[in-house]
Amino acid sequence: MARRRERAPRQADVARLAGVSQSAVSRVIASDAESARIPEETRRRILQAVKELGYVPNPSARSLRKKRNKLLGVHTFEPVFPHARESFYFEFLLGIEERAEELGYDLVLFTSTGTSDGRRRVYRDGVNRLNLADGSVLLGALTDKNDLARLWDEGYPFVHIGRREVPGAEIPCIVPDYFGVTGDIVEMLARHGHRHLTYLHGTLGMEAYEDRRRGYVDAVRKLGLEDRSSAGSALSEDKTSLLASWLDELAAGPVTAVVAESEPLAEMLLAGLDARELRVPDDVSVVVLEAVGPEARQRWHALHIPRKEIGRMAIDALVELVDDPEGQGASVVVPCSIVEGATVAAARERR
Amino acid sequence: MARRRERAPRQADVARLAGVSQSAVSRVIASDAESARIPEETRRRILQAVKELGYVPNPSARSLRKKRNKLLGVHTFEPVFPHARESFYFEFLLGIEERAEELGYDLVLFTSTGTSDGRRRVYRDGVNRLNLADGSVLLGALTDKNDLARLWDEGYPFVHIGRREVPGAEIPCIVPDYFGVTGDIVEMLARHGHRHLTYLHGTLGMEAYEDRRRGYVDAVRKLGLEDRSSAGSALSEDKTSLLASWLDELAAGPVTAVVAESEPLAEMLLAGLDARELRVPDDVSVVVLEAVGPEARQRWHALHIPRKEIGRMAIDALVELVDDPEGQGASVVVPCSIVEGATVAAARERR
DNA sequence: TTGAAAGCGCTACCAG
DNA sequence: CTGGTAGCGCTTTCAA
Repeated sequence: MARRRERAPRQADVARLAGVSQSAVSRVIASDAESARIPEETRRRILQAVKELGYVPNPSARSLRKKRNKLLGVHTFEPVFPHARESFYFEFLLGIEERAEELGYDLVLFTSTGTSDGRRRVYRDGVNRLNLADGSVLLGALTDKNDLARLWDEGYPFVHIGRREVPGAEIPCIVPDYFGVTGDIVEMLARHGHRHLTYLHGTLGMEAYEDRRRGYVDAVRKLGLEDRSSAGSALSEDKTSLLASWLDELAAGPVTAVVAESEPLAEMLLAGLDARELRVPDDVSVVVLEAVGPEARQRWHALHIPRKEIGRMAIDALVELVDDPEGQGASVVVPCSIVEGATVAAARERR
Repeated sequence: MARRRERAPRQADVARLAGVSQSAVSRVIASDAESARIPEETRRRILQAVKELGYVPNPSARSLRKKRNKLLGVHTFEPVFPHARESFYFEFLLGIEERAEELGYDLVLFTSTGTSDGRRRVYRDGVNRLNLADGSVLLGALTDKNDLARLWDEGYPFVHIGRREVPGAEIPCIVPDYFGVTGDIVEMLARHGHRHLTYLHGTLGMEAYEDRRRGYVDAVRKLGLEDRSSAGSALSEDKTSLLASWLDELAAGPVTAVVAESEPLAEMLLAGLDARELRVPDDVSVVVLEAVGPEARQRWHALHIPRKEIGRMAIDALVELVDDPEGQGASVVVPCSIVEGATVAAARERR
């Protein structure tokens, strides 16, 4: 029976066995193929010794020297790792993993950074674990902007999925073209004859919400439509339903199409309309901006974010950043599309 | 606007700024809390400098010294990473990730090792990437036993999910108690009055299959039942259906219950029985040993593997191995259960 | 209590 | 073409 080795062999051991210097070993091991001008004979002797000893390079030592790991990090600001298959983020990860594999990188899931408060910080006891990887992809709704600023300040290569503005820093982001596609949605609605629209939102604040809102407002104006959105939120206090007043106004008014920020909101809308004997899409058309589950695909007219593709692009952008010492790392905007569901129909006069 | 730093600060920089020696810095930074006997004053000065410079320790250097990374690897022998949500392996990963996070470890997904032939090897050009992590969890049906042997031989800490026998090595495995639960299944069938059973399998060979098969055979014998399994495979040449001869024999014979190795096999069985006007479970009861999707839960009587729990246990076992220098790392057997579906009923005489 | 110094295993530079 | 050598940034004796 084989005996387990007590200590991993080092280049020095190989060198001794092969009767060459350690640096010769290094050159044979590390240099790309034939580029190292080493006589075939020496080369063979070294390789032979390597095999005999079962030598494998020590990655830590290597990266200490070369400052490269072939390791890319993934950090989510919420504790939603593979966890939630239904998660908004899952598909991004698929793309990330796929592309990383294609490019020969391994992935580090930074999961250790979880804190008790349900958020994840990059810095823990002042230690930035991310440094372990050559660069990282960050994502999550609860992005900590201080972390982002600090990371950027350190010159650590990273990209963020989703737009994040941090004063004094230029965060390279991979961002869905919310502005554009929301405009497309409004236009599509206009083509269906809708002239009076309203925008149903939860809490505004994040950049993504802003982009969508701007796209909506902009298109409505450009197309000469009428926006009947109310100023405040339509959500009830407990956030489980929509305000009766809001729904009543919708039921009474001229609005024939609603652009809903999220699926839950749209769901509440449906319930509210139902109670008022209004049907979707016959009486009111609905488009959802953030639908997640696969079963949502058939149901709602919705904004489709090419998540997997975005994950892939994040890796591409990151690798570029990692490879290019001086690169600035511009943000990239990714086009989105509209998926057809069963919630948009031609506008019809209501009484 | 903040300027990005060109070079990350090192302990030497901190030391200079604080007016102390580098080793003092190291002691303050690395030593667990108060254990380093350092005057409060000095300590504060150092911490102050750390903050000012935004110093963060370099993980590679650290692990080169300490030979510890707080990094655990995951290596799948097939290219099925988060990829397949429906994958048999997905749930294991959930548990692995969860437990690793709890223990403060980060995870490395070894995705870079993919080869063109669709298999993943641990060693690529003789380099063992796994060394990057303190230890690794391996899984996958296509386990390469040479890799396993070599890894074990090197003394690299790892555990394998699923039993794997390698001559000359004692691979620490986390294994579902297939033997036991298959016995339970047979017993359950017996309680329902079934006396004549058959075992429907694909290609035998892997350890898991053996265990299940043994559990079945053993229980059948113990309970005095009759096993009508045929010697060869019941699969047709193209593997998309069952052999007509096999099905005819089943339809004719006294067998009232089938233990099917996998869901696809059970599916084919259903089709074949249907064509012969036999109903499940009225005429024939069916239990599936390897059902994956969540929708399978309601449908089949099946063997349930607590995958997530196994993932967690794998991490526990691995960490133990990593922590204990001399540990042997025994295998652990995890109990499985039977989930009730709609495919088992009391045995009924057929004509 | 603190600092000097010796490496961890590797790569890369510079002589020969 | 090859070997010696100087570190990468950190931890850890060992003396002072």
